[in-house]
Amino acid sequence: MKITYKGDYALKTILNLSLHYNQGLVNIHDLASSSDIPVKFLEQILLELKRGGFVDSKRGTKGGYFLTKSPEKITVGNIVRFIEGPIEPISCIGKGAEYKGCKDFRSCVFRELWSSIAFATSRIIDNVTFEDLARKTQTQEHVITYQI
Amino acid sequence: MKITYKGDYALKTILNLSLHYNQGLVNIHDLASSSDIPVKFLEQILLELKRGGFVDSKRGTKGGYFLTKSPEKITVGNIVRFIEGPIEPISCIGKGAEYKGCKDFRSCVFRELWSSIAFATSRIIDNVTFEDLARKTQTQEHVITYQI
DNA sequence: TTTATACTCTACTATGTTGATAGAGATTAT
DNA sequence: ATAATCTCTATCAACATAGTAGAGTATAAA
Repeated sequence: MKITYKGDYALKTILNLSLHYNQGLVNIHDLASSSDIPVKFLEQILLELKRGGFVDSKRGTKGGYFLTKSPEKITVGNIVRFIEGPIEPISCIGKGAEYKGCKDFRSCVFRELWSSIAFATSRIIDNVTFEDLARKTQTQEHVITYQI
Repeated sequence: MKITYKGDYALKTILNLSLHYNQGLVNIHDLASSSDIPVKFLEQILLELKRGGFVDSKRGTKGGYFLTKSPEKITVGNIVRFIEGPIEPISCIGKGAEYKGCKDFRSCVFRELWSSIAFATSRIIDNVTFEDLARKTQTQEHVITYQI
């Protein structure tokens, strides 16, 4: 698995919206500037996240974006899988497998290894919700405030 | 981390050479055909593995390639890191970090997650040697022989 | 009802990576 | 000598990524 800019931007944006959950809409300019994301690129990402059912939006003046569900119900894994695709390090198993390098994947001794990695990775990203991250962000900001 | 064709070919080739360890040289055509790898592509990979100190070669008639050290001293992690680079899912930390999306990486709540994934992945690939894989390959072939 | 604001959608493009292929050169066993 | 085999550099097509452009649609407020 690899996290691209697109995936990173999506995660940051969902986190940002989590910090404003139940506090009204956030417009794209605020989302973009606070995470340093090109507006027109973020547009596409938000559209995708909307189609994925993670966010919804309202048009017009005072429009903006908002989460469709509570941050505690969205995991990092949900977003990563949706934006980046399956988390396996090489796509050589199952329907839609892209990798064609194995004559007979059943006899591949590496396959088990890639599965282990996929499993371990899943366990990590599927067990962190955006509520966890939001809480952590707020704590960190608090600490920084006191330390400076 | 993502395993490319190049990385997969490198792993298969090292495994192949492990199966012939202490049994003389193996020429590139045998290596290529037994793993279904384009010869000219494998040429470059073997050259790279040679520069990495994993294999050595002998030219001329009856030339070929061979491992420079025992399969038990080479891990999957060694090859993956050498061919694919660092195993982290996103390169945002340390010197040479390619990802420039964070104003201040210290306050990034995702960073810890990526570190966990890198750590878990490392633990898996750094604990499997090519001797393990060679033994497993031989066992599997034995099983298949009896099952068919 | 007009206007400004903000989201929607499709198309396009520059850049880099990947997975090769090509061909000339160097070395060695026979 | 010569055939086999490894060495090295250059080139290339296809694809993915990251971003830009521009026209269209909906809504709040004056």
